[in-house]
Amino acid sequence: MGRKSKASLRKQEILSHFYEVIIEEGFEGASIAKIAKRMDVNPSLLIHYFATKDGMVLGLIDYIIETYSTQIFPDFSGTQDPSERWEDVLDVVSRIQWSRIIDNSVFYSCYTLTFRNIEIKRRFKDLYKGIINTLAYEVEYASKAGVIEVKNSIQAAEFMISLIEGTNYYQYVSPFGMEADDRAERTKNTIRTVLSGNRI
Amino acid sequence: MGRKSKASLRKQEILSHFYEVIIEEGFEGASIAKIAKRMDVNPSLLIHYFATKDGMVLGLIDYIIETYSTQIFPDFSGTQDPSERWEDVLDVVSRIQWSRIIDNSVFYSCYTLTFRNIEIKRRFKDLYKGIINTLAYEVEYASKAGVIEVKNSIQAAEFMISLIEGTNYYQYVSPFGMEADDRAERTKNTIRTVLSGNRI
Amino acid sequence: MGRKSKASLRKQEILSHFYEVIIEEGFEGASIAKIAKRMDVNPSLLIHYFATKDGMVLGLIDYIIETYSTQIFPDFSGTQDPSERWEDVLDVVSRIQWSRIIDNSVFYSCYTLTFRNIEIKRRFKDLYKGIINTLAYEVEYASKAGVIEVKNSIQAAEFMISLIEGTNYYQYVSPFGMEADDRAERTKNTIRTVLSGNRI
Amino acid sequence: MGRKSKASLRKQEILSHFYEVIIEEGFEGASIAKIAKRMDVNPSLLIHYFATKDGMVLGLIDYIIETYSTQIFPDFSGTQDPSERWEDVLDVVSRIQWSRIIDNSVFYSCYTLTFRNIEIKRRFKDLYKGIINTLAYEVEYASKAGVIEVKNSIQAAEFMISLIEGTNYYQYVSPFGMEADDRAERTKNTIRTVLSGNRI
DNA sequence: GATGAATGAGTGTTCATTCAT
DNA sequence: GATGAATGAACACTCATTCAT
Repeated sequence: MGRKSKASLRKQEILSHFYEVIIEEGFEGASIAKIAKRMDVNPSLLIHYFATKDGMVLGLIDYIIETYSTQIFPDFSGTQDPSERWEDVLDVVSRIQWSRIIDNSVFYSCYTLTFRNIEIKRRFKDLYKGIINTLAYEVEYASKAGVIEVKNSIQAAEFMISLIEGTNYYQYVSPFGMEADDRAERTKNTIRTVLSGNRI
Repeated sequence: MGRKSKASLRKQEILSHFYEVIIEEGFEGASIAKIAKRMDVNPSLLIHYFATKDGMVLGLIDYIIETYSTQIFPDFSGTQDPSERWEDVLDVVSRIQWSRIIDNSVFYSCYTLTFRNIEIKRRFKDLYKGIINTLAYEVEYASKAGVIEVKNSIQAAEFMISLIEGTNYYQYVSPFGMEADDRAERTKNTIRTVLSGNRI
Repeated sequence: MGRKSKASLRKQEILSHFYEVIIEEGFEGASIAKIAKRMDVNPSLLIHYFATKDGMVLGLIDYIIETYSTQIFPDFSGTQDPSERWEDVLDVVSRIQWSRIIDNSVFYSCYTLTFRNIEIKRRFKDLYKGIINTLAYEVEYASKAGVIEVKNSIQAAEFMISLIEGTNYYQYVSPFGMEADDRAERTKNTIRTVLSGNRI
Repeated sequence: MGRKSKASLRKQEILSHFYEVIIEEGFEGASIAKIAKRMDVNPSLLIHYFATKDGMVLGLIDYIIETYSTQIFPDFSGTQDPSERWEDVLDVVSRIQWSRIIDNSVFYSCYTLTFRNIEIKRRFKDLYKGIINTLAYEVEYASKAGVIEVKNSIQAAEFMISLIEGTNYYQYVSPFGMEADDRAERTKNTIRTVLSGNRI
């Protein structure tokens, strides 16, 4: 009895349109009306699924974080040789900035919400917890095999994340135009330096 | 020179109230009406001085960047001993995150505008150009005195900025609570490591 | 007779929830969605049973008037002594205000609809026709027995209703706080005075 | 400096249009948009003057109560002869119902708000306090001159108000059509009866 | 220099209702 | 009998802005 629920599909559809509108019009420019128009649907339908706009924003954050955390890292366990595997990690990590699955303007807009919404902050923390854990695991793996020399894998992971996010942040406002590949190479070298000689 | 015009003072007053409202209500929440209310002044007065809200935003960016760039670095030239002087630089730099003169939520909101407004992007680039130059100068100074070993001072400065901005970014979403002093110490050590042995 | 249909039960259930919502949120605040939420049921179900909201309102009026007219008077015929019986009538009548079975805010909201909906007005007239008849009958009964002296029983009944409804109306906006019992006693005395000496 | 304030005129204008719309469309039907349309003015202008709709409603209540309380009674002090003066009072009082300056549907709608808004309730109480005082004064005046015989003038005034309001209430739902003059005559007689022989 | 009147587009949200399932 | 999808009009209210004074 009742009609077949297409809630989760519709929600997903709404969220991805929300995401697109943010890219085109900015976060504050993304109104329910505009999203609905783009979907060729009545605005109240969005309310029907998310009750409030805040709910929609939270849904978007979840969507983004889900996407981000599932796609950021490939499966490194396929590579057996520890040295090769560590190089894979470095490659992926140093290229996060321009392979970012989520549009940077959207991502930073969401990050900004962190300061005013503890629920969103919590979700971001969860995201980075996962990232740190994955990274720390790979550090330990490489360290045990003697590829790198690291005392504290968590601390090493935090250093990596900070450097990468900082590089990403900086590249958009850097006065020096630069090839993405070159910047990635630099980042890799810096990481290699720091994670050698048991410095961390 | 000469004394500031009344108009310029009024503008300054408006901008600082704008700034406060952003802190309390977020960037999107900072409407002309709210700022005017807080100033106990008529909304049209703000328009009178800035013509449009976009103009006001641009004014705010200038205000923020001006504040930021003039207050971020003290005058290092007072310290003669190169080693001491470099330590001063490291101290200041590693503590940027929590000594940030501009509220972080406001700063990141402005940074986000960078993606949609090339004028704002240009100003951010100018800001970082100045920062990079100052830093590169200090790197060179310390390098010449043998305190550190660096080949490319610009590249070194960019590394420092990236790490610091990244650390600042990360600390708000880090799953691990941590003393600001400890984090600063870590950052300093990492910089020392990287800027030794002519690695950069 | 026979057992009530399920539909009729459901309707009753909806109406009583409607009634409750009006008490809590006011007449204008009582939307289909809120009623449905309170019933933990889908809004379209209410439409399914009443077709339109106007229909629901009409149903509520019927429900209220039905309740009101069946419960307002007990069966006076049990008391044989005319003097006692008249006292019973006076007791009941003078206490209508605070024994009102229907919440006063709801009742007055419905009364107000009278001005804009002739169908609702008709039902109110029917309600008062019944009340007047009952009262006139009792007046006549008491009058014949010499307990009171009245020429026109209908007119007497109308006077009673007017005084009682007016007292009820007034008590909510009276600047003088007053015991309900005292007000009832006053009302009774006034009625006794007026319905003596063949004045009406 | 600044523009000439026409706030009080505009507010009055808005209120009287509000009043008209209520008469035509009912209280719940009187939306800001409809009032604005009738005034041929932008809806936000109404908000400009009253900030919220609640504020507008409160303004309307004040307007109605002000109108009501200043126009309900003429100046009786012109008539010297106590007997004539008392007759004047009775005439006015018994005709309140159909000389009501304020439309009854609007008045009852406002009365209904009394149950959900204590501020409005307070204003109604103030209104009736004034009415009671005026009436009690006249009762005392007539009583001292021997025109009527009354012990408690306040109680007498409350009786009069209750009867009149009740008669007004009842006439709209009475099953018996009746000439307004006849009903007024009845009311007068009833009051005369009750306020004689020191019964109250 | 500053105010207040006024606008018009836009906000998120609620409303009663329809219809397919 | 009941649900959930979907609509479209309406709601109160906020927005940046213009203009007369």
